Amino acid sequence: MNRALQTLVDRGFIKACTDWDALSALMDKESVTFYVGADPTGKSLHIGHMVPFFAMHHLQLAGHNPIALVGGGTAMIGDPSGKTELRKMLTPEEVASNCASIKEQLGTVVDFSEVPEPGVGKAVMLNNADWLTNLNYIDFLREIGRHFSVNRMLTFESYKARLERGLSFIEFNYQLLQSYDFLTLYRDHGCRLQIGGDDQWGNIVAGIDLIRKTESAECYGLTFNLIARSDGQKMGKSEKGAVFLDPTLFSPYDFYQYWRNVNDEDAIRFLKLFTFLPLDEIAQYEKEGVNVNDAKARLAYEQTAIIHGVEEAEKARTAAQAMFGSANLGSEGRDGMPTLELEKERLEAGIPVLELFSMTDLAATNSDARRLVNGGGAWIGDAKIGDPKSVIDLSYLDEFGELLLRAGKKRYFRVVVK
RNA sequence: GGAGAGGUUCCCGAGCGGCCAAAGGGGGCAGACUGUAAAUCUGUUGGUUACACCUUCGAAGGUUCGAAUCCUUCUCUCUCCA
Repeated sequence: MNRALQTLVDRGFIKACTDWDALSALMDKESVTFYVGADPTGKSLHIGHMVPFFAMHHLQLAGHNPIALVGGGTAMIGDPSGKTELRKMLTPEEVASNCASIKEQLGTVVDFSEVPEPGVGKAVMLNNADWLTNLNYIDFLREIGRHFSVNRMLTFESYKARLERGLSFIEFNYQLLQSYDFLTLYRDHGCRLQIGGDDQWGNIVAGIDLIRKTESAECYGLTFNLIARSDGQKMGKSEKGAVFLDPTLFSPYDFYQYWRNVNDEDAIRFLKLFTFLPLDEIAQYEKEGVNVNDAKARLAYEQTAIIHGVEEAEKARTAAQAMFGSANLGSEGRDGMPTLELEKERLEAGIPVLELFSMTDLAATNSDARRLVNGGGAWIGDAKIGDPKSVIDLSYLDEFGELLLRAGKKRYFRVVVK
């Protein structure tokens, strides 16, 4: 099998391919242009969206040319695949602004530079709004719509599920538009391969069929396993909500912690999928007697470095080591921690604990803080706060002149007095 | 267009005149146990100047001493028929 293809198989990406032999042969022969679609439904991607783009990274390194297609046009519609409800429609302005931030985020794993390194594929980003928004309805039906059989579409799992609950006509069109995307990319950019999540299988196959009918050309599809955590939780969801890539929505420290806390069974699998470490290096962590926690720490570091940069990864790691390791909470460990600044006068006058905690992310409201204190989970430095009426003043400052608030064992917040 | 069913707290889902800030489950948070894991057990889960008060049961009115519960209008969703 083709080397690049084999890499994806070995790292655990692949679920299915429309034609292994033909695709492998094609990739051996030439640089293949391929694409992945991303829907700009939010202002930030979360890690669950990233799987196809990590795969894109590997293929790009092998010399194939990625197209990251932002669905500025299709986002106006909504894909019924995998959804149980009609998703809300976005305004054109929202879509445009989302597209811009998504491009930036994808830059962390895909190299969009004008002149890539020798041997590395050339990547571009396109937006299907460019060809979808001005489509003429009648022309579209005559050229594209006639190739689609409703009977066939209804047999697709993604539509079947929705028929139970109701499926609007607008969503029913999604497959046609995505197929048209593939056709357009084939015509204008010579794109031969579409990759995507397993939920996209139906849409990808439909696109391949359309190209075969209209252009008499053979294109290919490759789908990835939907990555789920071993506890059944959806990837990218955490108690804090979705694990967004945008540091203002999900801090690099929390991001690091998310990976540091994955289940034992997921550690190796995720190292293969979500880092660029060579497989033989990952294999070291699978050996007998190796502490799983080392693998998790490596995973957290590598993943944070990819998304947020080496500097943030270092900070998050140092902070984590300081807090959970044997080392005392040195000042250098605190940089990566979420921080709040507080005027010295306010502390001098004394602040009720509940108010102090609710000012941080540790508690949402005073009531929330009260529950935390009553439950015995509220700490300042080494002192457990057991009385909700406690007032915090200068005497609580530690040797660094700061307050280190803690909720439970894992959630820290640093208060700097100025 | 016609007939019916329904919109309850983060989610699912009970409640159908006062004992309802609203059962139960899920999820979340905290405690115990641990390895910053999983599983398990316990507590907690609208807000506040907290043994009380305030705001919540699709929206707006109304009936009642008293409404998530009854009436009216509006709105949205689903099912069946055309």
